[in-house]
Amino acid sequence: MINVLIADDHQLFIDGLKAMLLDVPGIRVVAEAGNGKEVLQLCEKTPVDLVIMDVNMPEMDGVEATKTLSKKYQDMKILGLSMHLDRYYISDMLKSGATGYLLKNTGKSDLLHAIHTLHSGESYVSEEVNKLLLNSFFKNPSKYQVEEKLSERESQVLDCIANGLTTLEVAEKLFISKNTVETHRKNLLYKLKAKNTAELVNNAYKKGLIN
Amino acid sequence: MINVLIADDHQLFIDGLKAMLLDVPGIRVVAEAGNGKEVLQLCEKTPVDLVIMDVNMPEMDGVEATKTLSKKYQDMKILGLSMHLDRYYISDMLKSGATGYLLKNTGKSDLLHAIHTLHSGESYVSEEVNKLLLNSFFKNPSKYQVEEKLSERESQVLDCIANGLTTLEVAEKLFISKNTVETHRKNLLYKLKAKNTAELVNNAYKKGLIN
DNA sequence: ACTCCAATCCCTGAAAATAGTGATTTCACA
DNA sequence: TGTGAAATCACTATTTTCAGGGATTGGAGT
Repeated sequence: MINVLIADDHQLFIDGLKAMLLDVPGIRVVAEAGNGKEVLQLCEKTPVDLVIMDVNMPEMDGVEATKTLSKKYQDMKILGLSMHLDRYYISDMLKSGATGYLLKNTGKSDLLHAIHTLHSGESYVSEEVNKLLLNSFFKNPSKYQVEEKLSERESQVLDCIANGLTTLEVAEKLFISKNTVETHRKNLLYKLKAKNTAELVNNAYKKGLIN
Repeated sequence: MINVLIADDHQLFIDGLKAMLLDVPGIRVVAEAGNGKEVLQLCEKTPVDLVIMDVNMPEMDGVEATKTLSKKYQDMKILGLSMHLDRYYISDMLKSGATGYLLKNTGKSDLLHAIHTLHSGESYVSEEVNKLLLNSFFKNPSKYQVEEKLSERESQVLDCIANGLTTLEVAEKLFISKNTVETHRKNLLYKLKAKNTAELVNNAYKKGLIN
């Protein structure tokens, strides 16, 4: 029997998965969480074999939760889940300890296959994800681990910018110099491969760095 | 027996709902669609009583599909569904002919309640949605119907801007004057209540006007 | 101990965006 | 057939962004 925890910020999605897994022999949904913090709390109380972990969640996202979980519970399997095909999140989840990754546009059979494969100790990613990983690996074996990950400060600045603050306003809000904000801004443009603020926010959304 | 069609661009979500509704007496899922066009096609072949319609879909979104459906099939009930609480989409769906609206963070019981209420001929929106509608109605009874809907041209400009094009580049791409693009830009800022480009793109995402 | 990197700060000039006005044409629809 | 909204174009002045160089500090990891 595989004890499963489902973590997603949309209750209806959880309820759907629960119903779907209810009549699958060998799988039992033992808990559900709406964010990363809840996942950690629930895992302390309940024995969980596998977590179906949405990447984008409020409070604490899937990547953070995965990092903590995989350190604490060596045997626990984590299956990453997201809406869009995004190298950044995918590789981040896998590096954090997830051994599987699916997109939400895959179907039931794929999910079941993933669950069983993960439980047997192997890893599993859906076809598109696999293709993406292979591509980026072969094209760019060195830069593969670098990625365009943002620092804490950069994330804060990005958030301010997306909310309409100008460079000066960001500087005031974060108690730093205007010049510093400009540097962060430049680095953000570089890391997210954007020409200007509009594309920056756009790309940030596509990569799930906002919301 | 209520014949239900589920429209959502995430197969896993559809599969979840299907499983959830499978053991509910009186409800039968007869079809599923990944975008608005598929909904229209399927409705021609299969008799459908109620559509669970995600607002954000590729090809043709939920609003467009709802408009067509509600004209063509007077008796068909449409239940709008989205992730975020957004007045623009909600009122748009309801004006287009949907008689119900739920957020994806509501649970199974709410969904069932909505389906049955809609089928009985009444309308149903979840509590948060109701609150939002009441608020905007009382605060702004006149502007209620106006809303910040974008024109075709404005959407094009918005799209260009989000993709990093400058005003001049947009002008060249759309074969119009720089000044015109500036006007559209100003109107976009006004309609989306944004102070600058960054907030514009941000708000556009929140409202689902992009992607 | 050394190195890398995040975070901080600085300067300049050109390019772009924004605010505040104004106007004309076209086209649907009431 | 008139009205209103969308789409088009125009000008000015100020603010903001962007690209291009720099530099220093402190901390984490090897």
